[in-house]
Amino acid sequence: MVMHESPLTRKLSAFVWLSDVDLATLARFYRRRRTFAPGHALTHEGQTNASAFVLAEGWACSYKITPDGERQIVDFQVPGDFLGLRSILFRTSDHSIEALTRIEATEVLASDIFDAFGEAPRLATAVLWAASRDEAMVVEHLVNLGRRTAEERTAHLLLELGTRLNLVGLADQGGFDCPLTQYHLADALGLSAVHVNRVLRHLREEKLVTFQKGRVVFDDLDGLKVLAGFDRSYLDQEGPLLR
Amino acid sequence: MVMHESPLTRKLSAFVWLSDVDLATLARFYRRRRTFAPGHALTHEGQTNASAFVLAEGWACSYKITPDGERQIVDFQVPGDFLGLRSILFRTSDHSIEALTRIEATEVLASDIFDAFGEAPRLATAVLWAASRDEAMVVEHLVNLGRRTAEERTAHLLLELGTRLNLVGLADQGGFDCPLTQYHLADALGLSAVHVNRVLRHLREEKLVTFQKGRVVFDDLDGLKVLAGFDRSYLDQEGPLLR
DNA sequence: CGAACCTTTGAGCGTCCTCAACCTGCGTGG
DNA sequence: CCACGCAGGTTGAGGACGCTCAAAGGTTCG
Repeated sequence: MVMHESPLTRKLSAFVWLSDVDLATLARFYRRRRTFAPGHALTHEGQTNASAFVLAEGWACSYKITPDGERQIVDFQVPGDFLGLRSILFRTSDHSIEALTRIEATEVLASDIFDAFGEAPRLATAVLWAASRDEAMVVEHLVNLGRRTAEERTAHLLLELGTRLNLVGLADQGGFDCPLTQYHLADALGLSAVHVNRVLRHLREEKLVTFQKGRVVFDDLDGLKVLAGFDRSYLDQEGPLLR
Repeated sequence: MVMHESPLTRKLSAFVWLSDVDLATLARFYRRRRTFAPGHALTHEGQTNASAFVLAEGWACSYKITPDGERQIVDFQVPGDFLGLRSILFRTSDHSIEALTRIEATEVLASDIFDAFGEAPRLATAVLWAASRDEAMVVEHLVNLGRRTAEERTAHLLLELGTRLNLVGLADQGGFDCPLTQYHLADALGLSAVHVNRVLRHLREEKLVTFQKGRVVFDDLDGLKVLAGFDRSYLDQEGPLLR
């Protein structure tokens, strides 16, 4: 049965094998495909009853602002990722989400999720798995900030993005197109933009990675992995869990 | 109906109002209450088919080790918290969990969770909510490491612990008993133990908090909150969501 | 009473920050 | 078509924050 596959279906069936009933339940959702311009705020901290999305095209990021106005980017989202899954269950969202490029996304209402749980319990497992994987990425970012130097951190982030994009066919061994600015990297890595610039220069001089003009090129992928201490296992989905 | 309430029941009904069917389903689990000694590793990175626990007594922590041997503590767990919920769905656990004190916990098998989803869909919502709240804490820790100074960070962690313990009746405005060493704080805060010591001294001299001999005393709770930029909303559960 | 663990303090240093300036490419409007 | 504004990138200089190394005091427990 190769009917039109939505991003949500693709996302969840990577985790759990879905029956026809599961698929039919899912098919009733994702009718709401929407487009947003770069810079558009899909969700902002404190917003009530935010809905979630599955990103089909483009890049987004989620972030929090501290009381003294500093921004910490929690994660970047690329096609296939959930946007705002975490706050779908909160009365008020604890973070903001912003489109970095023009994006296309299908909306998922909280009620869609609850209804699906009632009708197709496997979907509950799949959604919990998706949430767990998102959390695993945040945890790895925490390790990055807490226990790695600026260079290791930067290398690690670029490797993570490359790996994640590779899983959805948007990157290869050579590199990937990347719409991020050095300010974005700085806010994700807990560094200043000036220092990010110096780190990128050094990584380039060491012939490890080159990030210029919207493209990341892996000059020495293995060397970069060693430098970053990169272990991709936290990103792996390893095929469906439940048969 | 005041039957014997398990930690798991208490945990989940804080999130979602549970029917008798839900409660009965839950009651079939949590038969396995277990005790572990301080230092016992409940889960280690790479372990397969780890089970989860709900902590009833004592303190634990979850952490990851980088390839070059540095430890980053992701979160501390106090009574009422899940242990290892995230990796219950992964074939191999992405983090380690260790008892910091003697602990008591009830085991929750992955199959318990899946079965419960089938029989009582509300439980799926409750578990997803619990996972989301855990993630919200990790996210706040990320902000802490990325965008706060050593003093703000330390203050923020102590305030978070105080607030969480207060929710389960183990802390008041004055402070709480705390089994952590300065090494634990250092590994959670991305600092060296030496620097943690200096920061604690300074916070004590400024008459904001005192952390000595296993007890945290809030000398100036409001002042501390201002310093840390502490906003407890990411911790609030705001009562049951679904009726 | 020794050993292990934790805390405390000092000295010197390196990473990363802030401030500041200048450059580039690009879109807009006169 | 050029002038301008603006966002992003680049580089330098100086300084602060937090690190490492080192040593000594305190507690607890066998």
